Amino acid sequence: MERTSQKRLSREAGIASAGEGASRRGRLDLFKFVPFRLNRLAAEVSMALSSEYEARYGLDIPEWRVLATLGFRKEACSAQYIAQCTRTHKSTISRAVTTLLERELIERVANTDDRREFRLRMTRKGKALYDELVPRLLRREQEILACLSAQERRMLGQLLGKIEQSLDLIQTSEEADAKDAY
Amino acid sequence: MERTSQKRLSREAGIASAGEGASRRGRLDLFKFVPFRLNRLAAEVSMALSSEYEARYGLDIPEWRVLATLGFRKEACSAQYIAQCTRTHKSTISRAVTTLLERELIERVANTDDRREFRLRMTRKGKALYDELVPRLLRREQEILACLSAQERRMLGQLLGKIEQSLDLIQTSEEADAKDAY
DNA sequence: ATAAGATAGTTGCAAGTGAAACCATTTTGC
DNA sequence: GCAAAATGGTTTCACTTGCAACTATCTTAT
Repeated sequence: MERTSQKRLSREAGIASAGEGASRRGRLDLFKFVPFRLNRLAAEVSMALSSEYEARYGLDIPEWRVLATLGFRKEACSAQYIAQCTRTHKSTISRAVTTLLERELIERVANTDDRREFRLRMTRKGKALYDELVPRLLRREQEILACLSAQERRMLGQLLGKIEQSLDLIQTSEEADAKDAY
Repeated sequence: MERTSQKRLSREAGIASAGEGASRRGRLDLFKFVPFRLNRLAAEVSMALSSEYEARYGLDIPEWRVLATLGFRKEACSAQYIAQCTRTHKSTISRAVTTLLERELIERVANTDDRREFRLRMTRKGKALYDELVPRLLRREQEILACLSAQERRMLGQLLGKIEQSLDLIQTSEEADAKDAY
């Protein structure tokens, strides 16, 4: 680890005293630029979590997302559904599903109504892994957010929610219903 | 576009009423799980921005990061510095630098003090591109954050800052100095 | 009833990325 | 002063991923 330039680095980095915007006289301060900060933060947080599901359980992110979706919903659901819901490309989900099937963590049930589609659900083995993994991940999340007060955590959630909503990342049931109705 | 499952999807998604945590009776709600939300949000925001630097200027993210770093700092700096500062792998930076050199958007100056290292700086052409690009990106950022009040934007920045700091993503000058001193 | 279009899911291909090996140079330790 | 370790930067390799093409099935329109 070399310190010299690391030191220089942080000279203007400091703690991004956000709110005042990322620009000053036509220059752009990456450290105050929200898209960059989100990217970096997401990458770092992912890294911090991957030691749980990756190193310990041999799952990668797409595989974890499949399990997370199946674990949260009670009924079996389709690959397509998982892809939309996690906003992950369907080919990525397809590969994750293949791996999980091979490891017998999930299983497929043919859908007689529509033979293109398969319903997926966790096997007993998969559920066991899920039950073991979830508390660990939640603990990690709490560790990461430990620097925030309960109030601040709530605030963060709300702010993220607003941005998600404005980016249409999450559809409220009303919106979905509306679109469905017409 | 299939609506049926999309509709189901949002039933429990709703707007993550954060703060109450992502868990309920041993299940984990991805939509309330901060690591997942950050990932998804970062991906989406990146996508929204890429139309600017990618489609319009043929830059990818690493290349943009190099320019952003060079543009913000007044003096020429090394590839290593850029890598640390943007937390991007050095091989990725190396490739981005190669491309930018070919496009003559940046140039290298040999460092006589240490002949392993090269100082990088923008060419006139690079600076011109930068000056054109930055306002566009800032505008996009504002569009994305338009759903937040000034107060909320400030808050978001502070919250991100706290998490960054706790993850050691940003070193304050004091920390850097301290580590340097010993 | 049938052809045209949509949809679920899989797979081949190309591009991007991180890890590790590598080269050249500089620093460290004895 | 010299061998060993460290550092800046490049390159190779393996892997992941997104896109697009493809198959099979279902829906729609005429």
